[in-house]
Amino acid sequence: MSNQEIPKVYEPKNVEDSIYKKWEESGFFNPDNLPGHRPKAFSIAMPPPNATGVLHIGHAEFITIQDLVIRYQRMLGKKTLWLPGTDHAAIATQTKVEKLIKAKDGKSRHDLGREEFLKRVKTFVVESQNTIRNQIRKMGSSCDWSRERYTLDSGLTKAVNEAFVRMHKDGLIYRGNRIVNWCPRCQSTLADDEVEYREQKAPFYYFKYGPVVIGTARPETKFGDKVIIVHPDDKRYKDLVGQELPVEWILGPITAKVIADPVAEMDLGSGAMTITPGHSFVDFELAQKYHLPIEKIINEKGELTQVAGSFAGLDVATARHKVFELLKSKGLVDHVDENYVHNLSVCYRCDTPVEPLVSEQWFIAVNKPIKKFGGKSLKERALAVVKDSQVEIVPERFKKVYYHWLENLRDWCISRQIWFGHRIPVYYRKRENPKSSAKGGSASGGKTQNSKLDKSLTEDEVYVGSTPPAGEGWQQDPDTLDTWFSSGLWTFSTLGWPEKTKDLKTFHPTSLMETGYDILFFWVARMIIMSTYLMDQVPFQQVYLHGLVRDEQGRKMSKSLDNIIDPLEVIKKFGADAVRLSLLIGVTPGNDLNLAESKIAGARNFINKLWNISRYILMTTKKPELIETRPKPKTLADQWILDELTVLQSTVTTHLDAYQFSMAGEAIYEFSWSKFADWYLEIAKIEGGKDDILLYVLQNLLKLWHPFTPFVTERIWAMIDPNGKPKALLMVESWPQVSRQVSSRETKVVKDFNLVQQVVSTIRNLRAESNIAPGKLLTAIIVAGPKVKIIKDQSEVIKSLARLGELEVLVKGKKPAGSLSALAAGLEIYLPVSDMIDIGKEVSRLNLEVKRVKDFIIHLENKLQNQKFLERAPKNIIANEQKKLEENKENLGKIQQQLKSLK
RNA sequence: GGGUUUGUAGCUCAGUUGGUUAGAGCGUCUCGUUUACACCGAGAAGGUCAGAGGUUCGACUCCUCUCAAACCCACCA
Repeated sequence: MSNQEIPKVYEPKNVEDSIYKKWEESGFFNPDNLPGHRPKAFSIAMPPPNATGVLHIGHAEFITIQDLVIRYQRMLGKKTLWLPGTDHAAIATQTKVEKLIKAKDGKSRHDLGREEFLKRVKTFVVESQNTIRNQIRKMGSSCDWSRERYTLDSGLTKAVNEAFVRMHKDGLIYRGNRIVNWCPRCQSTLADDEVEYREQKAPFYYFKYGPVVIGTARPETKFGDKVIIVHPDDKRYKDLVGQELPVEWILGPITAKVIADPVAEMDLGSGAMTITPGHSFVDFELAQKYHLPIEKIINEKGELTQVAGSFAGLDVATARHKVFELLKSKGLVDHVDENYVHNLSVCYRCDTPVEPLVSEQWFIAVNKPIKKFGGKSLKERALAVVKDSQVEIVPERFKKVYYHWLENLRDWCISRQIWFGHRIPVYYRKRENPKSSAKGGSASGGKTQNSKLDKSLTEDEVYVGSTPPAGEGWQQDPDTLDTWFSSGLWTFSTLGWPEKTKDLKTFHPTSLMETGYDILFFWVARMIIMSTYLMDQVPFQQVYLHGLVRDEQGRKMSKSLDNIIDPLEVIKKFGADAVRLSLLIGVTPGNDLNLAESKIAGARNFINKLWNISRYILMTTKKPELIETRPKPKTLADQWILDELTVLQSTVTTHLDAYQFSMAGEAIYEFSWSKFADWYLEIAKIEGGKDDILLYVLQNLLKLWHPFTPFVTERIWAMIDPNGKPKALLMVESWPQVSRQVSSRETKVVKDFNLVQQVVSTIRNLRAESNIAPGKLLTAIIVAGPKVKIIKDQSEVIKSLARLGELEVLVKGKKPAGSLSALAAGLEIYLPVSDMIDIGKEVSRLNLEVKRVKDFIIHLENKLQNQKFLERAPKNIIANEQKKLEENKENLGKIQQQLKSLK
């Protein structure tokens, strides 16, 4: 390989696409094609990005981490599968397409009709999937495209239907009237995560309600309040508990029952409260506990119902005012707090205030005892698998968050009144002959028979099944499923479930789930629920949660702040490897990462450094060939670099196994730049004849770097002559194995070499401090005591690196007059340059040194005079401190001598 | 209201079972002989590890409290 063929600067954009093509064409992304015998499998299901458009830097983050892990495991010899895909993201996508159509044609989805609308959505999704695939490739992802899935493809739809039918049959999915988040504008239920909170100030009203005063921000819901709750320990109301009291209320006199329950806080307001079971989650549960009637005061359109008497038909805001006025005229207003601040829940799509209301929807029963779980519920099972570490969570602190969320989980509402998504596999028809139907279908209890969901459907007959039932007149439920229902199946539906496939057997449970902590509940927890029930397996053995990518100042990236880092743009500018590296170094699990372009530029600089290290080696070695066995070292530097490499391999492997990517990366970075490039390469120029070691170290470095920066390492690898072996991709090379522990001989080598480094650095420092021209060759005298042999052996290296013309190494010192002096690891170093010395400056420099050493000696002496320290500290610590003390005392003496010789 | 996290050099962050004279990258300053690399090299400056107590022979590391910042959950009683 000649000089001309290797450019001085690595240009990622010229080579990345073609390297990716090579990888893809090799077929090695697919575990079935991997070379060698691979008994162990390792799999990751890629969190499917929403098929709504482009990927952001957060996606780049997870792609980088997952690809790193997959490449590492592949090199370790595992059968590795990283399965990519996209999510249909029901509500998010539907909203986006609705907006697009509105902007383009001015039409609503109802103008287009269900069929035409879904056609438009499909077109949009196909387009954005292509964009996403391209972006994932640009990052260098070694995922198996042949197994790519989409949450709405036919296979997954089959899985979704199967899951629904099975859970329904087992009584875990039911249709019922329960309280849900309802968006009156979208006309749909909303998942908890689709509800956002906005702080707002609103009047808070206090009303006289019989003997108590109650507070509310929502007078318009109070028509149905017929129960007073007080705390059981509240002495004020002790006598009232259990009584039925006459109360004058909005529409006239009513009777209110008094119940004691600890939910009522004595200190809050009057300590008594009334409840509105139809429009509050908490009240709904209380009503269930005490079997209280649940009245619907507000309907799906956000208007008051017949229950409100003359107020019926009014919208919420108007009614609030009118109810207040009425109560005021009745003299029932106690007072109004105008400065009440609370969080209003609004729809994340349209900002409309969300109305909690009771509606007939499909639910998953999370609290129902399940036979095969020994009477445990879905929720309890999901808690248990984390508690007994069948699923490990990294970092561990998120376990607590997970427990807390699950413990408070309510039945999961899975039906949505939108068009885009998996249609609920339930069919209804009016019963013609009551006696002859119902076979074949699994009618689901009394409640379903009384549905009021859609008046146009007469649901005497209900059929639940993956395919439409035979016969005339069946109509499918118009609703679709919550998008998390299908994503909950992701780890196994993508592997072919419900079929019993080979992939399922090989790759499930998956090895690792790597995702952001922000979707721990919505996704991770739901996958665990679904998998433990349907598969009788955990979905994954480990969960690694990464943080959010923020801007340099820790702010979220957003259009309005104009601080968005677009992955494609920075890849174009700095290369994919640099982007990857900047997303890995200095990042710890579960913590947010502040990213600035300067950090990516820094990573780019390193990659160029690695390129040039390789360039130099490939240019200067006679035959840049593959060196597979550890070459024999000839000099101290050779021993040192090989030993350091051994240490590095073991360190990196340990860190990667513990998911400490940053520490692993930093270790290789430090080795590459500060050891290999800064010292060994320079020494190789002096000593010469090191082709085999240079190549050997380089090749191992490329392997260690490959999971981090796959493109540049693969590129360099391609320039190495395979030495008779068939040309292989670095991607499937085996990971450098550490076969043995680092020996004490190796430790000694490292120490000796460090001594040489210190001598060189000290001389360089003396030169710089005294402004001695770098080109000027100096003479140096080193008083080395017992180290005289090492220094003598290394004198050529020292002379060259420290720019010395002559070097005299002595056992015992003569102190030449008029010389610069310093200590390096206890060795005395003298530069006789009397003509250039500024004596005053030297004296003050050495005086500073004396003070520093003296202070340290005092510190050590105090420590060693402390009886308790001597009694209780471990022996090796004490010995170490003692040694330090001796060394420093010795050094002090030497510096004082040097000072004396100056004067 | 409940909970979690963070607070270490000008900036962004490492520091995994308590024992270093506390580290890196970027930035800053000084100087560039040596053709792998100026996306570079050599050298330097810069920190009472938020604050106060406590445990310990010993605390950046463990405990308590205070202050500051971020986030999550609950909350329209």
